[in-house]
Amino acid sequence: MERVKYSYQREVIKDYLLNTKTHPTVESIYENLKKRYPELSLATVYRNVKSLCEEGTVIVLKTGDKKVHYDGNVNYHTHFICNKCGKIIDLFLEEPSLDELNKLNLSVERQITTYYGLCDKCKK
Amino acid sequence: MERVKYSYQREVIKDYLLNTKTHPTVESIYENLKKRYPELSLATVYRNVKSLCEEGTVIVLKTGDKKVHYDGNVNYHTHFICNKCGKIIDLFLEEPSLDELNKLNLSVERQITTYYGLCDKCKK
DNA sequence: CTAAAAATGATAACTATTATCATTATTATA
DNA sequence: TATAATAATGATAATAGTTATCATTTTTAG
Repeated sequence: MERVKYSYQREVIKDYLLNTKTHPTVESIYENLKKRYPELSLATVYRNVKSLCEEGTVIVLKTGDKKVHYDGNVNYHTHFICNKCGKIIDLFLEEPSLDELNKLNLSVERQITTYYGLCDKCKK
Repeated sequence: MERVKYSYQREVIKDYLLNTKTHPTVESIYENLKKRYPELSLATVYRNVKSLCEEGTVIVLKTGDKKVHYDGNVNYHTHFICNKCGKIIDLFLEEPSLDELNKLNLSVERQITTYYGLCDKCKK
């Protein structure tokens, strides 16, 4: 038990996430893939994005809206999120200064940086 | 219409958020304040944390768990979130390097930086 | 080929949040 | 100060995103 078995659905979902530059939600992954694979279940998408996250294949993006977005690009980069329309824009600048962002016609109101990992106690 | 009226409840909620160093959720705000103000409604907490965010008095933190956390400290700082226990730790280092974080006994697995603001189109 | 175990699809259950609405509190002004 | 307009509240129903359940199917080790 506990070992991972191959699943065609997981491969399709992984492939979709790794080859899109939008930052899809579970729903949009489901809607898109359902066209090609009508037998796909929403629960399967939920299950697999979760396991893809855990294995580090994709990244979770919690944005302004209530839906969780996924990013198949795990190379370090930052995001700009529009507070009004919710659009997510990849930023590949090493250290995007507010000046640089404004040159891209993005007016930044706030920056949020969070580090994830294991705390003192949980490391033991 | 459209103008903001004083509300005792909003003041209490604001006061609570500005004077706690934990990063409370709506539920924990509600549970705590209900001890002192039993007539407080959960809906009122939801309504007011939302308006406090919009006016820039508090900050939203979307963490690993599904509950949204709020931070009454709007001075720029970053957070460390434990992937295992979910603990949120304030980081006040100007530019916390991985080395510095490790010295705090926090092993960082990932950094997520997001900029919020208005995009090109929505600025118009 | 077979048996054990993991994954799926369908859908019920759960949980966080938002909407609704009658009532109460605030505030401008008569 | 009294009154009228309207914003905020409390209670709770409704909604939406996600997770759990379970019978069935698929994968894989032997």
